[in-house]
Amino acid sequence: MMMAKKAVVGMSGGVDSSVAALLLKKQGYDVVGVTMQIWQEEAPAAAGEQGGCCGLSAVEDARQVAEALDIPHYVMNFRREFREHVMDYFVAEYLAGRTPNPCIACNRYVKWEAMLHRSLEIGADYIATGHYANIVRLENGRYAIQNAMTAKKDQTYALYSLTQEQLARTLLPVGAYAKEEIRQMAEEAGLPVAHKPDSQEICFIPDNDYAAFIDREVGERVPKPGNFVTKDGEVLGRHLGITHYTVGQRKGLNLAMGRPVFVTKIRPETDEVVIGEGDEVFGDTLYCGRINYMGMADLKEPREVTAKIRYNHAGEACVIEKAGEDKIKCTFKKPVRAITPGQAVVFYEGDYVLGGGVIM
RNA sequence: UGGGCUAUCGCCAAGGGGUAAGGCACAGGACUUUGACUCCUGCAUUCGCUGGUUCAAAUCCAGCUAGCCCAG
Repeated sequence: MMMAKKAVVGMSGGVDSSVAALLLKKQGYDVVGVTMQIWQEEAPAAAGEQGGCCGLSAVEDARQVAEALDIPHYVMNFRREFREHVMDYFVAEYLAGRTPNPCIACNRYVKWEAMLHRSLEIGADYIATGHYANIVRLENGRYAIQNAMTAKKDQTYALYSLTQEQLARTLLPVGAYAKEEIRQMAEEAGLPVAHKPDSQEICFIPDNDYAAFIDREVGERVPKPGNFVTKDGEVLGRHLGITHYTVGQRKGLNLAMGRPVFVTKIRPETDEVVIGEGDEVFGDTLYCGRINYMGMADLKEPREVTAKIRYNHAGEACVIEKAGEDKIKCTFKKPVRAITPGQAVVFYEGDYVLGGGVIM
């Protein structure tokens, strides 16, 4: 008789990861629930009704679900990893004039790297999460994240940076279902979190004022106010400091130009924020670095793919080609809006991820 | 301080006797496991001030105040 495979499920206390645990148990895995302790203060405050992938109520909700499913539940402390790879990275990127995606960093370094290592230490064969995506084995032998076709929520973009080793040990049980079905399963199983709202915003910045968060983090080193300028150098006004802005932004500029204007570029060296017209925020070329190859092992020849330049981007046809050791040039068929340094660009072929990188 | 012009929402700006357009900005909401974008809603009982004419004035008249241009 075979020993059941052991799967550690990252339980956030939300519906998705709760049902993930439920499904794995039904499939015969030896399921262990784990909730990551990441940014919260010691006392799980009462303000947790927000829900979320890492909300304040995470531990308690997850514990209740684990109890309902009759599976063991542990808390793993990843504060150090989260601090370093998510919060510090987030702040450093903004200070450098870029716009980070903390969820991607969290997935890569905390949810997978840290949680997988520690799960393996306690004898797990797999880790699992509640992401809406599938993992496929391609003909070339490589693992790739595949869009969950039946799901309204596709989360492949946020998972592009997972390595082959991580993918080989990952299970994404909810990827085979639609969100509505997941909620229904939670309901039928009597899970207390069946109607918990979806998470949103940045989990470690509950008030959503990320600029104020950066101010608190860096204190004196906070970027000073500077000038809004046109691409020709004309000064249009003063801004609050480069950390308050991102490429493509319109609101909050306090610039009454008579027509909508947008941020087209951020210059950390001079603390300038460049302002342009609506059409100036479109571009057809980008370079990216920090490449992760997923569905493709490398990029020898130029290749026609679909690229997404942000979460919720429909994707645009483009040609990618190597432009250096860790550098890919991406040329779009049609201009895309707001190519933003610091954001991830993810390459797709069909419905699976070939790889991706960080926009330079 | 001689002559001319202009004063309408935070910015720009319609309206020229019949009871305050619009754009931008701003605020709130929707959307969203990142930042953005987008969408929806709201936003001058009042037209530099004071009087006058009129059933009725931001709109006509007078004076005042402020700013701009030309002359000196």
